[in-house]
Amino acid sequence: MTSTADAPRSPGRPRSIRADEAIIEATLDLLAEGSTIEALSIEAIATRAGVGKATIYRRWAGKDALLLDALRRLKGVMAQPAGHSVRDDLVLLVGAIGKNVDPRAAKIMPCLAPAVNRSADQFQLYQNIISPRRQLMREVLRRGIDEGVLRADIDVEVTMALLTGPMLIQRVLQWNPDLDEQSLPERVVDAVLEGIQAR
Amino acid sequence: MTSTADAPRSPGRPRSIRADEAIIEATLDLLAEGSTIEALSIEAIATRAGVGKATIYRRWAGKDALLLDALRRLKGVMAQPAGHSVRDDLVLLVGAIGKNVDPRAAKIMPCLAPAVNRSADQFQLYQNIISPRRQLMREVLRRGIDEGVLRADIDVEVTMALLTGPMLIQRVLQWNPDLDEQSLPERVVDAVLEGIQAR
DNA sequence: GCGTTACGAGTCTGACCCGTATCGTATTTC
DNA sequence: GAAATACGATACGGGTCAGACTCGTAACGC
Repeated sequence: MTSTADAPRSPGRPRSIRADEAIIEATLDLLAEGSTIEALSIEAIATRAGVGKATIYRRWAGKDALLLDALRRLKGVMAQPAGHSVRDDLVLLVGAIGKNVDPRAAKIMPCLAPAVNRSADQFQLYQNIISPRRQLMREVLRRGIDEGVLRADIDVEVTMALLTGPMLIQRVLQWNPDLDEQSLPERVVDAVLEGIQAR
Repeated sequence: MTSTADAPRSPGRPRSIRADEAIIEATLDLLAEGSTIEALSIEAIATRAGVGKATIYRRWAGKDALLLDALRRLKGVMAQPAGHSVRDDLVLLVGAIGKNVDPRAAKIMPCLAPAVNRSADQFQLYQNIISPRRQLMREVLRRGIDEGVLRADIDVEVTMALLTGPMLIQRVLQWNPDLDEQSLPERVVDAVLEGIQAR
């Protein structure tokens, strides 16, 4: 994206902020409507945004750069654990997985799975989005250990995968159609807490 | 795919089996090399297979039909749990998730994530592949309950998601680069068995 | 008002692809 | 050997798209 901050000098007409927004919005809309990443064309975006193709090329080098910016815009706010009960905080965090303020996110997320393995940029973007959320969960788990609610010998990283995995495969991959997504966060957290072994 | 069995009548030259194989192989190769499903073109497949386009169109109605057949060919054999220890069987099954006899499968799997949410056919194909594997795990869990190794009040479906999810997000989405994939099956199974709660 | 830059809209060239058709040739049955 | 069907190769019309370009117009600083 072009720099916006350090440009006190502007001899001619400034770039339209509305065009910026319209282009990004059009991109996300088209993706959410079912277009695949690579079926997405600059021409379609321009038409949808009510913008000339040149206006897009003036701002981004190509489709990849535009997509990177558009997806960055999508990530939204993170859930904030209350900090009272470890169990409740975990339920909150697990429930927030794959959920987003922007409803388009749910449709777009699965499209990223192939991109993540193909482009280092996309992989980095993906990690940038999820790693602070992982950190949040990590802190809750550490707090649980400190408070003595969780065992001290657990592997925190594996536990995060344990909590995150079921939710993610259900939301993104529709892994098991018979599984009720609504109550899943609670049930996952409780199962992980208690274990399934007889004792 | 055209029928091959009930064709005792064949007035002319029979279809080449080598062409069949070459086309399927070329399709899987191209996918494994990083082509996305929709970037895949019949022309590219034909060239790669050393085959005329007409030869492909003579066998399949279009790209979708060909892909369906190609992916069917990919799924490979299921792991067979030994039936001695519930824990060991679970480790085996969890370790088999996303692992395939065909090394190309690992590269191709992530490409299916978007397709699953877009086409009912692809979703069905995907479910057809994984639901027998889910069944296998379900049986091991039920056996564990019967044998008294596992608690009787666990939710079997949630437990399957618990075991499968971490492995799947790691193998398919590279969820956490710091997580060691090699030892993950064991660690996931043990964590799920024991739970993380202090007691 | 003048130079500068952005704007939406459109054009143009060169790719690439689909799906069909047509080559000359090869392989089968009768 | 004749009819039938397959083969690889290639050509075709029709389509989409990338990017660079051109319009006439609009918004800014001086």
